This record gives sequence, C-alpha cells and structure tokens, in this order.
Amino acid sequence: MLKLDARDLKILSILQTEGRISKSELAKRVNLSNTPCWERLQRLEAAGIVRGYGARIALEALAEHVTIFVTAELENHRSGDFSRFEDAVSGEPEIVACWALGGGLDYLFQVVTRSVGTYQLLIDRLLTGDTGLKRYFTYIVTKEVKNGGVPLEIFKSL
Amino acid sequence: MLKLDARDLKILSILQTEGRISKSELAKRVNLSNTPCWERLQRLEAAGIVRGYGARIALEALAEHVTIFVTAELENHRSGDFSRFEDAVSGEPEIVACWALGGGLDYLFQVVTRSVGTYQLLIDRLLTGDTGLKRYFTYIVTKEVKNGGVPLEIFKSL
DNA sequence: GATGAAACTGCTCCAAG
DNA sequence: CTTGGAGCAGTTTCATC
Repeated sequence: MLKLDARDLKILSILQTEGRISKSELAKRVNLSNTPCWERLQRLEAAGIVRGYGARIALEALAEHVTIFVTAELENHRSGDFSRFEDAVSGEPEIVACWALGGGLDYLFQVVTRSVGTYQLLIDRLLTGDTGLKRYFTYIVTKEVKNGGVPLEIFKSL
Repeated sequence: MLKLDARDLKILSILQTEGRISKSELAKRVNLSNTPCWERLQRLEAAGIVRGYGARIALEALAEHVTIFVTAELENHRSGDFSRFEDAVSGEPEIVACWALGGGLDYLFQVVTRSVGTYQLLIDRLLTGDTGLKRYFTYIVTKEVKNGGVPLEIFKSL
C-alpha cells in the first residue's frame, strides 16, 4: 500500500470533484510546481489509486426512470451459489451496483430502470433463471437525498 | 427536457467511462468532426446533463475502511421531520449516499468510514442529535460485487 | 453538418539548480 | 523540490463550403 502525504490526498480530492481540471491548474491548487505534481499524479494512476475518470450524468434530466433497492436472500450458501448469483448480477446492466452483506441478508443491489414494469421483468429473469434467488424485498426510491463521493477527509491523518 | 439522438447518447456513454478523453478523440469516436461534436458537448453541459467530471478513486488501495448500509425509520412524519433528518445526513461526510424510500422504511443510507467503531460514533451522533431517528438497521458490506455506471443503453430507443 | 486554419492554452519531457 | 523552456498536442473560435 503506497503511502500518501497530505498533498496526494489533496490531489485526489480535487480530482474527485474536478476530473477535467488541467494539470497546471491542479499544480497551483496544491502549491506545487508543474513537474512534481505531474509525477505524483503519474504515481497515483500507476498504483491504481486513480482508476479512471468519468462524467457525472444527470439521468433525471435525460429520461424517466426509477431507482429501486433490493435485498436478496439465496436458496443455498454453498460456494458455487454465490458466484452463480453474482454472475447473473454482472450480466444485468440495470443492476448498477451490488454488495454482499454480513448477517441474515445475502445481497443488496441497486436497480436503475425505465419503470416499475421493467423492474418486474428483471426480477422475473432472476427468479426464472438459475440464480438461486430465494427471497427478495423491493424498496422503491422516492428521492435521492445525497450522493457524494468518498470522504477522503476522513483519512487525512494517515 | 432536451431531446437527444443516438450520437448524444454515445458521447455521454463514452464520457461516463473516459472522462478525460480529448475532445478531438471524442469526435473521432462518434464519427463527427471536431466542431459539431464540440457543440454537442457544450449543449449537454449547458443543459446540466453532464454535471461534471470526477476521478474514480480506489479507496481499497488507499486505506482500511468499511462500507455499511443503514435503513432508518423516523419518529414522526411531519413535514419538518424529513428535512431535519436530511440536514443531519448532509452534514455527515461519512454518509456518502442517502435515499428516501417508499413503504415502511423511511431512508436507506450508505456509510463509508474507517471502522465499525467510527460507524458507531456516527450512529450515536445521529441518535443523540435532534434528528428524529427512531429505529435503524445495520448491514455491513462484506464485498462489493458490482459498481457500474448508469445503464444508458437502456435509454437508446428514445 | 465538414474543413482548414489561427491563436491560444496545456502537456510532457528534459536540463540545470 | 524549483524554474524555464522546447516541441508537440489539444482547445476554442473563425470563416467558408
């Protein structure tokens, strides 16, 4: 694990919100000259800490859609059961995120789709496909309250 | 709502994964010359469809941390109760995302923090602060299975 | 929509302190 | 780490078709 100083963290937190900032502007913002700042960024990218860049897209300005969270419980807990379900999840673009959970529930996943109807089609695919899904619970999102980035501030003291 | 053709969607989906692509390279990828592609992007940004750009940061390569999902139920459902809770959520950087839900539960939120201990401190802050939080349930994430972007493919036929 | 070009800014690398 | 700069690539805005 690469050790990072406060400047590296500042570079990361600037890039997190301003991914298309120019490298010379970035250097100014962290009080470094061009060259060493560029070298730091190279290191961060090479180490895989910066995994890439992306546009933040306002889906709500683009098309009608619904966001739904689903908790899932599997039929069985043998080693193959988990990877079978996870493969099914990977193959569904409407499942935008999925996490394995400790405790009674096995998975939580987030669906973004056109409507409740297309969500039901997705669930039907999961139930009739050989995914091992036993029980699920649907939570429809009525409002996105917050969606920020990872709080790098918390790790400042490393 | 701005109407977008297939090229606009392609621009968006390229930018979603390659946020730092050069504008001339982007133009090539969508089979347009420099100028009209640049104009489309200007429109998309001006319309707020592209809300910004950000680096994808691999937190796991950076520091030990835990991800936890929490479902929350509020004491009361008067108009002020929701905004009071949402304000508290906004003020906590460790709460990286929060959604209001239909049905019995009021909110789902995602916490990224250093440890289970710091998570408990967060919960204590929410409980002792005047947030109206009545009942909550903790789901510790043991594995991130998938974390992709919004599936623009789904909206191709618009 | 396409093309070409002008003026500018930024990028990458290198040298020297 | 700094400054300075060379050579090249990318950006933005033109005018023209």
